[in-house]
Formats: sequence, C-alpha cells, structure tokens
Amino acid sequence: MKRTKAMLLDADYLREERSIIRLFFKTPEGKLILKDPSFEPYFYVTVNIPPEEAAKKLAEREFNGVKIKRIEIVKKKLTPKDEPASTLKLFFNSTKELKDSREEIRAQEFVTHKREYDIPFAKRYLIDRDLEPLSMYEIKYDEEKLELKEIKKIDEKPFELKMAAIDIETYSRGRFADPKRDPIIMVSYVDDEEKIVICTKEIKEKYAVKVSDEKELIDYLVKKIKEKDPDIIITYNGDSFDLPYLKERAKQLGTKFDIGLDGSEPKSVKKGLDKATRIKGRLHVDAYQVLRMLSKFGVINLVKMDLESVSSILLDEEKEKILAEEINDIWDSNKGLERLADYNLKDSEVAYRIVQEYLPLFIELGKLVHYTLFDVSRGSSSQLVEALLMLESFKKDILVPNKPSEEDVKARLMQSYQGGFVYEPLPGLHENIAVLDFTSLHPTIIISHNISPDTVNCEHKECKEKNSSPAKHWFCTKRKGFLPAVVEKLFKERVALKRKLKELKKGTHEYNLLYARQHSLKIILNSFYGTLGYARFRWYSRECASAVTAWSREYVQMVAREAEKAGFTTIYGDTDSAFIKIPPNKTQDDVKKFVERINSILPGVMNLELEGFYKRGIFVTKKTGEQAAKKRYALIDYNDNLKIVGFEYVRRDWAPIAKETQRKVIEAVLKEGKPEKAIEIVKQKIKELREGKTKKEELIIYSQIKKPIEEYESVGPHVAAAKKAIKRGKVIEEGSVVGYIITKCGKTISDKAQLEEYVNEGNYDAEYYIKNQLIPAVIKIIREFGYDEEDLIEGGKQSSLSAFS
DNA sequence: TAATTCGCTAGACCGA
DNA sequence: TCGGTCTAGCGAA
Repeated sequence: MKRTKAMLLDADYLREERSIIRLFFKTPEGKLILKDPSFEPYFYVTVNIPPEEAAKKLAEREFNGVKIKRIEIVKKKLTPKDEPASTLKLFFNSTKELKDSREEIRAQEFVTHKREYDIPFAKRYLIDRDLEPLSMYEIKYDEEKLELKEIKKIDEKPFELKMAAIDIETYSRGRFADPKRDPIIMVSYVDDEEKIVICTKEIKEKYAVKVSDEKELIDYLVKKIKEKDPDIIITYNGDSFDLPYLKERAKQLGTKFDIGLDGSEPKSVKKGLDKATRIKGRLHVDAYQVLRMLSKFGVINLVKMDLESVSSILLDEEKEKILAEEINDIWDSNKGLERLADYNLKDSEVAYRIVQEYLPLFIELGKLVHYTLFDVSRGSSSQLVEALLMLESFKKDILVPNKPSEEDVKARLMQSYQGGFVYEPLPGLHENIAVLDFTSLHPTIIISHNISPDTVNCEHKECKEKNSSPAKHWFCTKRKGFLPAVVEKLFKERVALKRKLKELKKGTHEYNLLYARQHSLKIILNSFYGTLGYARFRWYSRECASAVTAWSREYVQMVAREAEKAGFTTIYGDTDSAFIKIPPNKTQDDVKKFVERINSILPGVMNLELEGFYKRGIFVTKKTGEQAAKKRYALIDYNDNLKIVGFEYVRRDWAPIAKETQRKVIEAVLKEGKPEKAIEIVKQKIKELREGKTKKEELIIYSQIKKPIEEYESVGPHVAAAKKAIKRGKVIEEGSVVGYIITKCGKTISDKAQLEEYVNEGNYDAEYYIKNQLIPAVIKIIREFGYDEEDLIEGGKQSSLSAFS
C-alpha cells in the first residue's frame, strides 16, 4: 500500500466485461493511473409494492438477458418536497448491461419511476465521490494492482500544469485536406520550454527539426509528447481537424499516434454537429472551442474566429495568414518554407496563449461542477447548470429529474412566454443622465421569491396571497426551494469573493484565482434563468421562467414610475435598468438617495445599483416613422468615455467605413456638441468613396453562414458570395463567418457580392456603400439635429437625376 | 446534442 | 417597378 499527494487530472472508465473507473493523477513522482473497481454502474427505481418484495422480484430474473448484479434499498426523495422514501438502487457489472436492461426493468408493473439511468459513468463517479478535477488529494493505493483505496481532499496549492500546443499543416491541391490521401507536411510543438517545427524539408530556422519522411514526422511528435509529458494538449480546432488527421495519417503510414497517457490514440466523440477529440489522461483543450464558449457566455466578443483575428484582438499581435493554396505553392516551389514554418509555429503559440489566458476560469468552473477540463471547456450553459444541480441533488438525497422525451420537448417548444420589459425611449439628445440597474436581476428574483419547480403553486393559501407573480403563479414561502437554495449559496459565495477581491492587489496569484472563481460563479448564476425555459432541461419549468420575467417587468417598471414620482424623467430602460434624467433642480446625490429608498423597499437580496452618471446621451427614432428605437443608444460620461449600444457600430454585419463614420459622428455630437462637424466627416467619407479611394478592408461586411448553403430560401449577399466561392473550390462549412464586398459587377446586391479574398482593391460599388451603408448608419443620428439626407450628399439630387436622364 | 425573449434592419421575394 | 411580406442575422439584456 502506498500513500502520496496527487492532483486529479482526468477520469474515464474501461469498457470491458466490467466497467471499471480509471483515474489519472499527477503526483510528485510522476503520472499515475489507478483503477477503482469498487464503483459500479447503477440507477434507481421507485416501486409501488413493498421494496423488499420488489427487490426480490427483480433479483429473480433477467431483463433483456441481463441479471441485476446487486440491489440496495436506499432512502431518496423523489422530488425536493417529498419525504425520503425507500428506493431501489440497482447495480450492474457494466454500463452496457445497465443500458440493455433499463427499459425492460422500467416496464415492470410494480416499477413507478426509473431515475438517473443516463448519467455518464465517469461523471457519476466524480459526483458520488465528491471529486473535483485539478484539486489536490491524498491518496492511498495498491501498488501492485494499481487500485485506488482511499482518497481525501487536501487544501494545498495544486501542482503546476504542463501545457503543450500542437498544430499541423497539410498539402492538398484543389480540395479540402483528406487524411486518407493528403500528407502532413509540417507540425509545430510549443511548450513552456521549447518551440519547434518538424518538417521533412530543410528549413533554415533554429527551431526547425528535419525528419526523413512523414512517418518519422509523426513518430518524432509522439516521442516529443511522451518525453515532455504535458498534462494539457492545446490545439486550435484539434477536435475536428488536427488530432483526427494525425491519427488517420499515422494509420495510413503504419504507425501510431499513441499520445494518451495509457498509450491509446485520441478518440473522437460526437458532440452535436461536430466532434470532440479526447486524449486519455492528457486534457485536450481546443482553443477554438474555448473561444466559442466564451463568446456564448459573453466573456469575449469576436467578429471572426480565425487565428489571425483572434491573435490581433485578444493578444494584440498581428499574425500573417497563409491561404491553403499558398501553402501548396510554397511546398511545391520550396520558396518561403521559413515563412510557412513561422506561420505554423505562430498558430501553436497563439492557441497556447489563449488557453493560458482563460485556463484559471475553466479550472474553477470545472471544480464548481466537478467536470474535467476536457468536458468543462466544451460544456454548454445547460450542461454546466445540470451538472451543478446533479451534485446538489446527490448531496441532498434527491433523485434527479429525467430528461424530457422528444414529445415533451416538442410540446415545450410550442409554448413560449413573455420576456423582459423594454421602455420606449424618449428620442433625442439628453443631458445629465443617471443609469440605474439591478445587480444580478434574475438570480436575485429567483432567490427572493423562492422560484423553483418544487415550490410553484404550493397548497398554501397564504403563499398564494403573499408570493404570487404577476404571471399568476405563486411560490411557497414555507419551505426553501431546491433551485433558490443553490442559487443563493452561489450568489452569497460570489458576494464574499468580490468583497475579498477588493482587499487584494490586482495581478497577484491570489487575486487571479479568486477573480476566476467569482467569474465562474457569475457564468453559472447567469445561466439559471435561461435554462429554466430551455426545453431539454431536466429542471425545465415554464412557470418558473415566466415568473422570473414577470417579476422583472414589475420591478423595472416600479423603478421607472417611482423615479418619475421623485421628480426625475425616465427616458429609457431595458429588462433590468432605468435611465433617468436629472433635472436642473436635482443633484447626483438625489439620485443616490433615490436608489437607497428603492433598495429599502426591495425584497430579499434584490438590489438596485447606480451604474453611472452620463453627461449626455442620444436616443434615435426608428428607420421609418417617428417611433423611438429600442436597444440602440449612445452615452458619454464625464470622462468623455463613449458607450455605444446596439448601433451599427457594434455590429459585424456592417462595413467598417460605415461603423467608423458612425462612431465619429456620435463622438462629434456627444463630446463636442457639434453636429456641423459630423456633417463634414460624413461628406468627406462620401467623397472618398466616390473617388474610389476607400481601402478594401474598410468595405468588408461579415456575416455567418448559419445553415447548409443549399437550405437557404432567401439568398442574401453573404450566401450569394459564399456560393460563388464554393464554385471556385473553396470549402465553406456551416457556421463559418464570411467576409464579403459589394463590387461593381452585377445587377442585384447579391450579384455584386464577392468574398473579400477574391476582390481587388478599388473594385467596389461606391453608391451601395454610400446609400446602403454610410447614410443609414448616420442619418438617424444627424436627423435628431434637424439635418437631412440632402445635407450629406452635395449635389446628391443632381447625381440621382443624371442617372435617369 | 442547443440557456431565454425582445427588437431592429437589410434585402430577397412575390404579386400587382 | 413598386410596395408589402418574409427570411435572416445580429445584438441587448
């Protein structure tokens, strides 16, 4: 028996006759793989006959050829409001046997429910054993059998994680690279100590390593990984490209890409439309997936997700792009191999740095929901919330609700509910504005009104009277709900962390750690409300979701009303905010007092916050009509910082020339109060466009291809441009963002649209960019100052007249 | 295997 | 050719 300190890296299970949990550890003596045969697959059933009798009946026979290995009678709550009741816990040799027999077991007459029959085995283990990946443990294990005997969490600083990034280049003429035929010509490997590029050709760079052929190239990489033994392998799109490619090439060449800690090759598993590729014992983090996830959570905002844009925006480092065809040319001509190698190396470096940047966040998120880094870096909001609620359910001996059937999902999708309230703005220029908003509105409503699937419409008359939402559902006030209990715990933890952060020095190790922790809490907290209305969610409850928004509407409207009563003018508000104008006879202090007064009447942990004061702000009318446009406005604070919301300036599907000009116009108007200056700026830009002087990069419009290209009913410019590019042989996958330019050639806008890469400098439709981009972007703003379209176009009328004559 | 609703706008599409 | 309607995308919260 041996004892050691160990950090838990990864968990999976062996799919043999018996399913056996396997844990991957990092210890002071190196890596360690241990089995835990003491844990068996199981699920629960409730029965309507005496449990002993049911157990006996179930033990007697086989179900779809499977004999239940063992049955325990345990006390579990069917739902949070139930009392614990005898429940059968059925154990199996393997997950396969569990799956094979669960339907037939459920079909028994005396079985009333089956529960928790579809929880992935390794995840199940981490829940039941209360294990957090990447935390430190003291373990006791059998050295000979390599079996885990004891594991205890210890409060120690985790070991440093060794990371390595890899990236490949392939040679493929005229088609998307096919690993069955097209070779890998270069591979880069980057870790904290070295950076190399492995290639079969001579490259005159210090970091280059020459190998004799492609097989050796793969073998060299494998050897390097085994020798450096990284805990984390980083790629950019390695889930669907690099890793499966390397594996297939290895197969073609009669070697193995066996970089798993247990000597296995990477394995791809389906994940929605694409796949995730897993390396056993080494945590594969795909930086592309990381960025996608962070975009969804609103942590980052990227227009395009190719490594060049990412590098420039996130790392502030420009990086050259080499197109696929050019790679082929370089390879054939042997000219520019150094450039290609540099490009290859940079790809790995950028991926490495992205992951390095966000690793603390993902580690904390993983610890919070007991997911491995592999899973947490690919998880969705609903998965993370579910994982957390499963943990809580286990701790409280509550059975987890089942996933809904497809019919249920369909029925749920049919029913929508009303969302947040958006105040119709007072259009025009306003001065002296205060913005108030609710801190974590949805989570605090859930907590304060005890909103939970298990508290809705309880039997108490009193609750109905005291705690009914404007949407007419009420929530129990006598027993704390399952969901609010969890949300409150996380919320309070975050408040405490934020308080502590204020005392710490920014940039220190402790600060970064706590910051990542509070950030992970924020992400989860913000996900609860949305998941309540998500049709596939185990804890779905439209009543709860609609109660949250109903109360949100009530509170936000209450603030707007009270502000008016207090002598302010409410000019706008959206979901959780109120924009109020401070009249000359009132001060900023009055606003603060107002906020305090509101807080004194708000229930529970709900809190209205003063977001800030603004010198000026502009709200505009909609494109047509007199009505004010919601969700678009611009503010400037007393330090002259601009805040532009909703306008074309923040949208990727507008050309930079329009966006930049709009920003300048807003700035001129808000900062200096000079609409004349704004007019001049626009005129200047129009002139530039007319003269053909505008640079290509200022004209690119980005848009996403959101579905298979042939499924479009209505072919917009971006789809038309993509179709033309596909004809030329370019591969455009579903989900990719394309950049296009409206050129001079063609009749309709779609005809004129071409992918940016095929357009020469100067080839653009000036009139389009003036009439459909520049003017729409600025007209609504300058109209607020009494100017019109004609003030922008010098001789505009004439030019349009001459077009007819 | 996918968190929600609200809102604005462009440009294709279609019938008169 | 015109104008209304619909598809599509993106952003706010």
